Amino acid sequence: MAENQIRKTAEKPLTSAMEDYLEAIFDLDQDKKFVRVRDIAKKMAVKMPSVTSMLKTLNERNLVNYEKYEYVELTEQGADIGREIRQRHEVIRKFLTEILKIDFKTADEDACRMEHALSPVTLESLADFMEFIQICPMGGDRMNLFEEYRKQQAEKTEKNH
Amino acid sequence: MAENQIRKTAEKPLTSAMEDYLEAIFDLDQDKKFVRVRDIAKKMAVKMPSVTSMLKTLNERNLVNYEKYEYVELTEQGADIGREIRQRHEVIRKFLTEILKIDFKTADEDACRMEHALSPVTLESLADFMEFIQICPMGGDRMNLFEEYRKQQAEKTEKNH
DNA sequence: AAATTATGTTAGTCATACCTAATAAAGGCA
DNA sequence: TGCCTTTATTAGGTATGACTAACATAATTT
Repeated sequence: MAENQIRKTAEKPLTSAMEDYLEAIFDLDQDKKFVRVRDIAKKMAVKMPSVTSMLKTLNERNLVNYEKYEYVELTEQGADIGREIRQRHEVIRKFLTEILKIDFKTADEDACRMEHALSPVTLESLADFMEFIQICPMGGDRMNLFEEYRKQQAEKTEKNH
Repeated sequence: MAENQIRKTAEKPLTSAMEDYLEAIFDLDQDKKFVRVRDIAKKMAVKMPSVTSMLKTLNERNLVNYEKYEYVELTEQGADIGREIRQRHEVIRKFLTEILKIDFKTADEDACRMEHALSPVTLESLADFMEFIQICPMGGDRMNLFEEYRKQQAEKTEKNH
């Protein structure tokens, strides 16, 4: 069962932009029945021609099935990548909100950039860390201490203003 | 004392590439007496013409003092930014090596990408977190537990291969 | 000082990824 | 059915940041 032959064929690596599009399409695919250019454009905060253009690229790379004026579908390979990026995003955001206490919006935006920056080993370690924390939590006390510490820091920063 | 007027003048934001160059120049400036195109090129793993071209851009933005065939100098503003990026880099790398137990080389590479991805609040929180850990360490036991957990995970991953 | 080597610059390309304006196709409604 | 709106595509342009090849200057050596 050679099931991890999936992403091997010595392809050029994906750009961050390509990964972002695949993630967006993967997300939309779960919410809505059909994925269209309009929706992708909205989600990515770009104009439609940018989407069309990227879809051509992704189509050539067999990551989406795309034909003019038709709904967009991820190929199996494309879905695998979209899902992976999605998971990265979630692990990172969880870390940012739960450990570093960053507000959701900022955490989400940061995660969106960080998901392309972490090497696989780092991502894996972060995922383990988050799992570990869940199983064996830092304990209420401990995190409260960190929160207090943060507040003190914030006050100091105020003064330096 | 209006000392934080420094970066305000409604400038276009810097690109990641610009930040990287400023950081590299800042570093070189500390090691060596003079910073030259050659050194920057080596450090950034690009060819010299790319450096020349970027120096022109940075010069126009008053981040370096640059004249043809002469040594490169950071302006005060440029040095501030270079230093800041450097500090970001170090905080992130420290987190990656000390908390997530990533090897130095990988951590350094990841930090290099992450330093552009974290919002100021996130960076600050991460810095606080690292300081906090130092003052009030997770305790030998705790980190050992995480390390063991990691090993177990690694074994699981092996099997899935 | 002249020749050689090392360093730096210019000119011209390429790839990525965005944009606007103009055009085309699809879908809904009178 | 034909018009009108929405959605999508094409054409063509911009900015960034890399590259190679060719040329220019600076520095070192003989």
